[in-house]
This record gives sequence, structure tokens and C-alpha cells, in this order.
Amino acid sequence: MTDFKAQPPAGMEPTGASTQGDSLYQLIRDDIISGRLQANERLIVADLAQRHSTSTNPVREALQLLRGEGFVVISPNRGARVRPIDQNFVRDIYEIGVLIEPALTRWFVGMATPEDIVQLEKVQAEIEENNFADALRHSELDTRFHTIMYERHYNRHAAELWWKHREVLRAVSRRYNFTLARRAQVMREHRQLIQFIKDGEAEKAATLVAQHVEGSGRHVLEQMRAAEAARAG
Amino acid sequence: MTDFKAQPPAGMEPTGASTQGDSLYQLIRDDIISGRLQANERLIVADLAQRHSTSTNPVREALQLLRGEGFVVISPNRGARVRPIDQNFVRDIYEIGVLIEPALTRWFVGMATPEDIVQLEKVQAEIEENNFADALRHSELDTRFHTIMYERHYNRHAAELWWKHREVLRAVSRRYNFTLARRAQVMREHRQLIQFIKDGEAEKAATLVAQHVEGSGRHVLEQMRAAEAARAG
DNA sequence: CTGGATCGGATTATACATTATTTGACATGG
DNA sequence: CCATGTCAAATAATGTATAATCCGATCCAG
Repeated sequence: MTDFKAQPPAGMEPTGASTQGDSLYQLIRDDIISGRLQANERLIVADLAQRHSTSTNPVREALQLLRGEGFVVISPNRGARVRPIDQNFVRDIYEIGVLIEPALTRWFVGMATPEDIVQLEKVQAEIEENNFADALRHSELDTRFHTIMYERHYNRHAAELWWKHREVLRAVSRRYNFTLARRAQVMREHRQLIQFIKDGEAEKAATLVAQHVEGSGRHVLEQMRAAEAARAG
Repeated sequence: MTDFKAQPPAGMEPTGASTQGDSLYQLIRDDIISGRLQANERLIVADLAQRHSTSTNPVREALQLLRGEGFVVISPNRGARVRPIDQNFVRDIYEIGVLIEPALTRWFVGMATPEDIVQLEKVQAEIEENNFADALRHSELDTRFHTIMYERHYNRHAAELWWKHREVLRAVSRRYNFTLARRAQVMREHRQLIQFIKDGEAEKAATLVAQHVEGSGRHVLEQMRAAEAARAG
């Protein structure tokens, strides 16, 4: 049984935080993602420090990190607030993905070894086997699939950017389900992608990935819209 | 006399820092850019606090900010170091620019008003008038030129990313001169770009911008290589 | 509506405790 | 003698605690 916790691409943890700052970052981020913290809610340093029984310094550090990832907005002298993860936010990130991922893919096609293909096929087999039964697991596997392609890219900046965005998107989409249509499409595109990589069809692979990411974004945005409509109606 | 200090696109200061943290950020960043701080030099919190006569807290904050912009590398329990702004670093950033800027441009072409065109032409006129005589001024004007195109883009993430990268690149290229060939090319491309925008030729404008950014990156990298060779030889 | 008074909380300043890393003296095995 | 390993002191990072200031928002009297 393979574990299916998504790992950040080798040698690129989001670090820059100290031990405690880092775990605080995790905790607060989870609170934001899970919705325990409302959108736009104020994040009061003293409160957070007390709630997690630390002093204020680590809290500030964690907030800075969260700001960097886009989960929190800080305005000088007015403190931090939970960033509302709204449709615009998600759209922005997907759009950047549509621009960057094809480039990462194009490079990967030129560099892929037979072992890489085996890896991809193995993960894809797991995805098919799981067949969306366990949503969380699907998310992790899907992330692993793309990580295999991107993690060795020479452009560390681009790969890092991708990973950061990926984490946000994973957090968001965790709240929704895949429609049947989307499930079929994901499978189709992954299989097709593997084929293109095998054939060394860099351009086709890149185009496909652009579609894949865009489709994924469109799907999540639909879900968000639907959920919002439900809430309003 | 227009001032030619490059302004961040409206409503998007990179900050999130407090007054003092912010000015420290500026100061340290300048020290890094100007070379007063060596590559990989350790940034000791207590020292910096003393040098700038503040306490350690704002210094920590400033370092976090600098880390976010890529000027500083922080490793847990080992503190902060000046990030060597090497060729890979610069290449990575330009490559991302080549992916993102064309998309921003494409949108701008569809949205540009006559006033925008006037603005662009005015800045371009200033650029031509200055004709690279004052390098710093050229840099600011060139930045302003592109800011006009990007600052109103609906994708705030993308625009912000562009701006952050722009600041780094401006810092780096400040150290070098434009070759004659590059000067001519920049002028040509700007003029051509304005024309495409006037004609509503979004695709052509996008392609041209990709070239423009790539050319700019290539040029800076050449300079860096040359400088390094000179240092070694 | 306008100019303070007030309040919450961010920001800054200190001082100190704790912990991890680095350094250099010294010892040991080859 | 040199390479390697060990250990303790020195160095800084990190975390805690507390107080002083400063800023922005709100309330209130005029």
C-alpha cells in the first residue's frame, strides 16, 4: 500500500519559517481551508498566539508566510485578514497554470526517461483503480502525476510557483465533487497525455495540458458558482 | 518635468509590512542590489538591527519580505543569506515573463482606450528623447511603458507576479549597459508594439512581446556572462 | 457635520530563556 | 604527520514576556 500524501517536489519545501512558525502556518492554513475561519475574518495576533499557546513572534512569521501564499491579506497597521478564496482568486491561479504548465510539460517530454513513463503509468493505474471513490486520494494521486512531470524542471521558480498554486487549488477543490463528465475527461486526458509523452509529441502534450488545466479550472469554477447559487437561493 | 520613479501598478504595493519593516526592506534590498552585500553573505538579525538602529522584530519582518521577493534565502535555525542573483535566477524569471506577459498584452489590446495609446506614445517619446543617455531613467520609463499595459488587468495575481519579477530584473540590469544593437531593437519593438495595439492586432502584439521579453532576457544574460568572464579572466 | 477623546490592537522596543549550529581545541587511530 | 572524531564554548536563531507607542476606527459633544 503506497501512501498517498502529496509530497512537494524534491528540495523545495515552502520553508523559510522556523519550526514553530511552520507548524503554525500549517494550522492556520488548515483553519482557513476548512472554513473554520470565515472569509475576511480578522486574524488577531494576540488571539492566535494564545489559541496556539505560543508567543506573538511565531504568529507574525506564520502570517507573513500565509500572505506569501495568498491565504491572508495584511494591511499595515490594520493587521491580517483571511483572504476570501473566491472565484476570481481561483480563476487567476488557473489562468497562470494554463500559461506555465504547458511550458513545463514541453520540457518534460524532451527529458522523460522510460522510468518516468513507468512511474506515470503506475500512478495513472492507481488513479483508475481508485476511480474517484476516495476524493482525497484522487487529489493526491493527481498531484503526484503532475509532480512527476514538473519536479525536475530546471526552472525552479516556475516549478515552485506551480507547486504553490497547486496547494491552493487542492485546498479549494477539496470542497467539491467531480461531475461524471469531468471524471471521464480527466481519465481520457491523462491517458492521452501519457501517449503523447511516449511518442515524444511535445507540442501536442503541451496543448493537451493547457486544455487539461483549463478544463480543471472551469470545472472548479462551475462548482463554486453552483455552491454560491445554492447558498443564495 | 515628470518624475521618473517607477511606481507599482495601482493598488498593489508589494508590502504587507509595517512602516519600519518596509523601510528596512528597502534599505536591505538596496544593499543587496548595489552589491554592498556580497552574494551568500550572512544576514545577522542583531547586526542589521543595530546598523539601522531598530529592534530585531522589524528586521525579521523585513527579511521575510525579502525572502518572498527572492532576494534572501532563509533556512531554519541557520538564518538568512543574500541570495546570489546568478544567471539561473535571472533566466528563470525571464522565462516566466515570456509566458505571462504575452497573455497580459493580448488582453490589453482588447481593452486599450485612445487615452491608453496616448499614454504609451508619450512614454515612448520620452524614451526616445532620453535615448538611453540616462540608464536609470530609461529603466523607469520602460517599466512605466509596460505598466500602462498591465496594471489594469483583471488577473491581479498575474499582474503582481509580473511586477515582482520586474523589480528584480530592474535591479539586476541596472548593473549593465545596453549594447547599441539592443537599443535599436528596443526602440523598434516598442514602436511596432504601439502600432499593433492601435490596429487591434492582439496575437501579433502578444508574439512581439514574447520576443521583446526574450530578447531582453537574452541581452541581460549575455551581459552577466561577459561580466563573469571578465572577472574570471 | 466636525474636532477631539477613547479604545483596540498592531507595531516596536527590550530583555531574557532556550535551542541549534559553528568553531576550535584536543584526542585518537591510521 | 594527517585525517577524523569528540566535546565544550561561542554564536545566533528562535521563542517568551512585557511594556511603550502609534494608528485607525468609533463615539460623542458641540
